[in-house]
Amino acid sequence: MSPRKRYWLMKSEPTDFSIDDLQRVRTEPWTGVRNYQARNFMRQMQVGDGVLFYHSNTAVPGIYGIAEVASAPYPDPTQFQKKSKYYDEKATREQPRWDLVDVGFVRKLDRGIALDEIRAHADGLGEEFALIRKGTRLSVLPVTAAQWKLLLSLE
DNA sequence: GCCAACGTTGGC
DNA sequence: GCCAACGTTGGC
Repeated sequence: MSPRKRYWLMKSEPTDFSIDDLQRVRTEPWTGVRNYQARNFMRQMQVGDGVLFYHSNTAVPGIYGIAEVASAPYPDPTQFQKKSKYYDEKATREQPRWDLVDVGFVRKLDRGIALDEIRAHADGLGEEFALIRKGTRLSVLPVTAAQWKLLLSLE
């Protein structure tokens, strides 16, 4: 028995990996998260959870696609790879530090939902929504069912 | 355990 | 490219 579907938002710099890249490869291991809070959220993920695909560090930051969690959490292989920029010398196979999930493509949004528009709905989303909370830079964050619905209604 | 220095994120 | 905000590291 699995708990009900949950929702998340995951950020990526489109120059690094965009929703178009995900559409091309269909599924992608979400490597490189090196923030404990973000990691802990990924550890809670279940296959089938909904994911809002967010482009950060770009001309118009915002949500550009829908994805889904496509695997259970497992250790991020890049933490063991000496040549990877994500290599972590303190991680061992016996005691990995960083976990990830595979993310699967669902669809691109007809129209991106810009951060500005998201901010304009702060009242409905709630003060605690990490995406628009001042000073929060989490790259993986939870989204409630109500927030998911509201955000996608802006499409 | 404190905190300064440093690195990173991400909007602008 | 700038820089504010935050997290991490490491000396003490």
